[in-house]
Amino acid sequence: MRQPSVGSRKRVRMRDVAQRCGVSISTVSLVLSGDARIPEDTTRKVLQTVKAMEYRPSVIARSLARRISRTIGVILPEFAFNKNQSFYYQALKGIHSETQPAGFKMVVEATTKGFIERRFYLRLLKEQSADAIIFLTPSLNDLFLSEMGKENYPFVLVGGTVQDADLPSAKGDDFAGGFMATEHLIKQGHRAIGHISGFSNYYIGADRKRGYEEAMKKAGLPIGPDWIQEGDFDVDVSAKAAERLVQSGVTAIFAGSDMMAYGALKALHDLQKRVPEDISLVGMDDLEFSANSRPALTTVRYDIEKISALAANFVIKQIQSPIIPKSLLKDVPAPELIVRQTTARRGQVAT
Amino acid sequence: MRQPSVGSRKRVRMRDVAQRCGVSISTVSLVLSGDARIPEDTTRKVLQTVKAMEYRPSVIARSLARRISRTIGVILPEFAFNKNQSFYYQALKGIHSETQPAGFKMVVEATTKGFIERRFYLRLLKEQSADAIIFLTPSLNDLFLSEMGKENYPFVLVGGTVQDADLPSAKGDDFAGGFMATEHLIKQGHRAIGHISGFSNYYIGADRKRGYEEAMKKAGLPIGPDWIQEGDFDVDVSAKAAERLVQSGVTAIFAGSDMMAYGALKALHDLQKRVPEDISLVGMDDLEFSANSRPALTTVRYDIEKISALAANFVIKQIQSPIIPKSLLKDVPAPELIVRQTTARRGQVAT
DNA sequence: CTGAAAGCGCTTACAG
DNA sequence: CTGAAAGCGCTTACAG
Repeated sequence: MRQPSVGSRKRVRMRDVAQRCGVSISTVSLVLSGDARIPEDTTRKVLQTVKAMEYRPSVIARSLARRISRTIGVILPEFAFNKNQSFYYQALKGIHSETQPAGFKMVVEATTKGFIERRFYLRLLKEQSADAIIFLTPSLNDLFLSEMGKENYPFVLVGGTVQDADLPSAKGDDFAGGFMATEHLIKQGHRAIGHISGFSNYYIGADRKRGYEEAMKKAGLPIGPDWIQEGDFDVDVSAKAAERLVQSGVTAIFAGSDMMAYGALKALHDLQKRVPEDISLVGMDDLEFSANSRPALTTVRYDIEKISALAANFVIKQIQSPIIPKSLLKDVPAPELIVRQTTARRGQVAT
Repeated sequence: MRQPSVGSRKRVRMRDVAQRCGVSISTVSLVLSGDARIPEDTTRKVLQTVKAMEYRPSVIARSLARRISRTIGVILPEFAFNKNQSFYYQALKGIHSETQPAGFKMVVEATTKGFIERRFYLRLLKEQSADAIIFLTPSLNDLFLSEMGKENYPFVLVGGTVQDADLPSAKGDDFAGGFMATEHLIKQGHRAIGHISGFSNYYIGADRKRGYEEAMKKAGLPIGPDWIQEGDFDVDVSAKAAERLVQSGVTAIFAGSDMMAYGALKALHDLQKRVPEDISLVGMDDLEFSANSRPALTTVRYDIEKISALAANFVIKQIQSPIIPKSLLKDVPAPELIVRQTTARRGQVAT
């Protein structure tokens, strides 16, 4: 008999426990999947042996036979490891809160140029290493995603969608959020309000900006030529954007994300502008840190964590039954204004 | 012939392309794994058919046959989704930067009580859904990890290790870092220096504290009875800790992590203490945000991203050849003091 | 209630 | 250079 060398792994297989138990391999399999047909004493006997032999079923073999991997693929946009880190980590947290209890593994990938062109996201599905895919904040240009609508794989978009495509998507109301944030500033008496915008080819960037524009329009306020500055969801780019906004004479700024607001805060500080005394600032997302920074950031809560959890839940249900209605995705938290320390009535605070 | 219903998935198998090509399935398999024995024209023909039929090999079937899954499991400590988020996201970034190019999937799990007791981390390995495991910042009490030393699975600990066990582990020099941070404060003329400590059952918490104590001792400085306060790696807990430190008359604080330093910054601000004029503060980790916050945080760079990447690289090599020397893990970045805006010479700045 | 057998879709010696 | 065959470790109708 071959002795396994010290420390080498010899795998106990289902066949081994069947033999030891004196039952067939099918019986063991049925017991393990909790089939009601097997009487209790057989069940107990098998279970005992499983324990005694420390048998671990191979999920790989099971996946092959069952044709499911019990894994969910999460695709981050390519900048997710560099920009808006908290936002995406929060999203992972939300997804994990659903996948873990449901017994799904979560594999996380980030898009890269090659990744997209070569349809790597699709490979996860087609090569069967994932049962479903969650696509975080796709770009409006990610037209290839429309293909997904035709293939009937379980998938969902989070925090965005693709132009002219009716794909399952869980997202907050960015337009309303942007509107709310701007309106708050207007109510505080500000008239010259600037905006630091995120990528306009991302729903989250474009619609928050639309919200800003609409609020200004509704209040009969003109938007100065330099009042909208690209922030690229980036702290440093946003800092520069804020500098330009200050030069253009704005008294308040709506940054399209908390991260960009942090950038503005930094620039404002370095320019010796006091917040909110000299300039009011509101962000959007309500990242965890925004309540803890000083001054604490006035912002609009987006709750990417809950939204992501919702999406994960949807996709898990979809795996179990393919005809889950998209309406499940409608139950998304509404944006909510959180007033903290970076906004004040215009001119109310002494200079 | 059965027509697939609209939108249903009919899988193209290797057998199908073999048939279409008029070769055997083994030939296709060999071509796909780049075997040199197959002549070029056969190779070309097969590859063309693969493309034409949009054949996608099943990674599941391949995993079963090859007995590897090309997946790496990443285990986060249970609080990782709530505390020190940037730290762990940074770690994921580092790991992903190695796994993605090497063609490994990254599955991320978080420990929970049940997870540990039921050896879920081991299941990833034993059930073959992961080829290796990366354990992020284990607790010194995670004694079960010592078992891992006996089983010869590829694995590595990051940012910590287990008591009395010689396990492969990649970590920065926390002791030196804590020492450095404290020494910097001492050189600035501070004598009453407090410490906000992380969990003492985590290497990162315990050793940074030791570094602080040693620096004080070396300088002949006594440590007041209330000068060490638990911060639990938590922003709010650290804020309270900072309050107590202020009461105890300290003029400088070394926080055992940037996150805890942010908590202190918040409390100091709310107590109307100016940083660094009234109190100097240094953190440790150098999270991305620390350069961008205002005042920008003086800290010690730990570079969890690079350390994690190193660990991932180690484990990937280990999968390929089991006898990779642990010494590879020694090439870890040394801690580095980054002086920014939260520290100043004691009494130098006017009150 | 339980077993024998086919099948999931690959890989890999082994012949030839 | 290439094919037939066994094997990876399960699941699941189908008989009995």
